[in-house]
Amino acid sequence: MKLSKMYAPTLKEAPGDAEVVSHKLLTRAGMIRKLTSGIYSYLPLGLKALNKVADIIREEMNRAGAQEVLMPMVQPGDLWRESGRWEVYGKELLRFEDRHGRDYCLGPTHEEVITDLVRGEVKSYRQLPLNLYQVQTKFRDEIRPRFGLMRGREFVMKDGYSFDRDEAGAEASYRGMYEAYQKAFSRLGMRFRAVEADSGPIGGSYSHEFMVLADTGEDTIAVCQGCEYAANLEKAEVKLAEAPTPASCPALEQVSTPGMHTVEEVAGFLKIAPARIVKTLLYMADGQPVAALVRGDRELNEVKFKNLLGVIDLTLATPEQVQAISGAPVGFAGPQGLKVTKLYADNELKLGNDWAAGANAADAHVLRLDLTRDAKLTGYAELRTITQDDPCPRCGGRIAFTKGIEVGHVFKLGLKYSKALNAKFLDEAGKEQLMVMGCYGIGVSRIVAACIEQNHDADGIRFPPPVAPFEAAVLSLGKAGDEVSAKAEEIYALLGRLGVETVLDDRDERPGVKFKDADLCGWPMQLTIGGKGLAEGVVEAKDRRTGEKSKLPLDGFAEAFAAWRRQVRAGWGLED
RNA sequence: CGGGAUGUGGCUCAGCCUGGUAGAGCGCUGCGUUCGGGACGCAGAGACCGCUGGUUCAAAUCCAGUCAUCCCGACCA
Repeated sequence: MKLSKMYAPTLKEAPGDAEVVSHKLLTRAGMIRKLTSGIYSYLPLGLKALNKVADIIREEMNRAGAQEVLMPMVQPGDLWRESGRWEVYGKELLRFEDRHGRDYCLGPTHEEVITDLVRGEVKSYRQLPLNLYQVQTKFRDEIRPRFGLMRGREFVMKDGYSFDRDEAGAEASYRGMYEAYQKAFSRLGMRFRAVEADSGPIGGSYSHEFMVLADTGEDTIAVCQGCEYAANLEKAEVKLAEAPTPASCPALEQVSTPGMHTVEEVAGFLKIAPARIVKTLLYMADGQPVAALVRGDRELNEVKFKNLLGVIDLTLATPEQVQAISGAPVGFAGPQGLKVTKLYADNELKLGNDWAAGANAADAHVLRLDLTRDAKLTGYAELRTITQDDPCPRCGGRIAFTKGIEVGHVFKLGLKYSKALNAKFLDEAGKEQLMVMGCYGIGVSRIVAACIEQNHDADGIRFPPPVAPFEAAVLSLGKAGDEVSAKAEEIYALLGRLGVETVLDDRDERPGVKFKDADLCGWPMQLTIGGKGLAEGVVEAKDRRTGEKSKLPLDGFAEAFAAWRRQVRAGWGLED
């Protein structure tokens, strides 16, 4: 492709509303333009990068035995009512009516549609297993879209679904997808990590997220330094320390703590460690008041709590609700005599006694709290979030936190949708069985952004060769019609014959502009054709990743280029 | 939904406080000189100053409303 004919308007300055580096660079490089909040157009170069990512994913999906389909973006509300998600999904589901007043929504995901598609046709165990996927535009009306392509409302996703006759089959499908994902992300040249993740109250036994490691990631992952364990913070298990059962303590004692709301304030006022305080968190779980207790220096893990309760909606109680539940303003709740339907304490609280806590009265706390004696616990459970001081739950080694961008998620759905939508088949015995489902997503457009978050410098993008819109760029420093530009055309044509996707910068621009744009757009291999080099009988080659420059002889150029290309790709950890 | 900020040629922004001819840089067009890391000169084109209403002799500027965009939060008692 010749740059002179390409619609790829580059910008010297990033638009004022772009914050993150991938958004700025994609815009500056003329790859995307924002239409409105969280919604972007892809220009030729951006679309090319997007398609490269999608094609690699397709190849790995097909190789793993999945088949590509394409489902509608507009979905009928009735189907969502059937699965029960019309009521549950919330405002992220963009709903509207057609001219007849019938309900529709823009698909944020396709479990309903795929299950509907399969249930009508698959009636026998002979037709299973089945694995279908699509690459399609999703719409989720995000509460706050941000970070350009990283969290858009409209985005391109690869979503796949497997149908198996039993749990063992589902397990095999899951593993197949897990491996396909590993391959795809490796081939894309990204640094990533598969981590254990929360599958939600509805999911099956477990799930994994694929995280691209980058400081700008929205997720935090806990990674063991000693073993293979890695998990999303919201999922990471906490290893309980060994300790003798604590002795009981003297009776409760109320103390005045005027205006002391937070753990820090109370700890400071009473001159005790925050770890000696029991923090009482009041929530509304599907409309019912519940409470969770964690140590004052710990964080409640809402995801764990929600899963434990098995509810759909869990929100922190409002000040009014806090007053009603505890009989005191916010900041003075304690576990004694709360008006809640469930009262859970974090496992760690088993290890101590003689706690301080709110007194359920304004401006007062209690001392000498014994949870077994003074509170009616529903039970103990793991409720807190892991910290970097906790040991690895597997091997006891050191845990470190890293930031990651979630680009893929595989999880077992089990029977949830097959049950709700009645997707059944007959087994060998002629007995009706529910299909066991799995679901597998990859954020295709997010990968493009994540890739840039991970690979950039002050000059612009450093695309891994498999993601780059063009693997190589030929920068012609000549003028139209002269010897230099003729040579550039020649090299460009040669690279085409070698099967290297190449862009030729034949624009009537000064060299500086071409160098700057080449770096900005992130062409992994840059070949400069200029008078200087030609006089020496060489083409100057630059590896965008390292910035390293080398000279490839015009004599035997094809071989020299091939060797250099292998070297560049090896630097990215890529084979072939 | 709460808090904060911003809307002025295609882009980045100044002007607004203190009302009176709409500015700069980049980009764009033409001509000339340049030509290996975002060149220079000259001449140009391009603006319902987000929208609606109000105050005023007069509004980009003051007031009210509204829309849009961005940031923080929407959880730790």
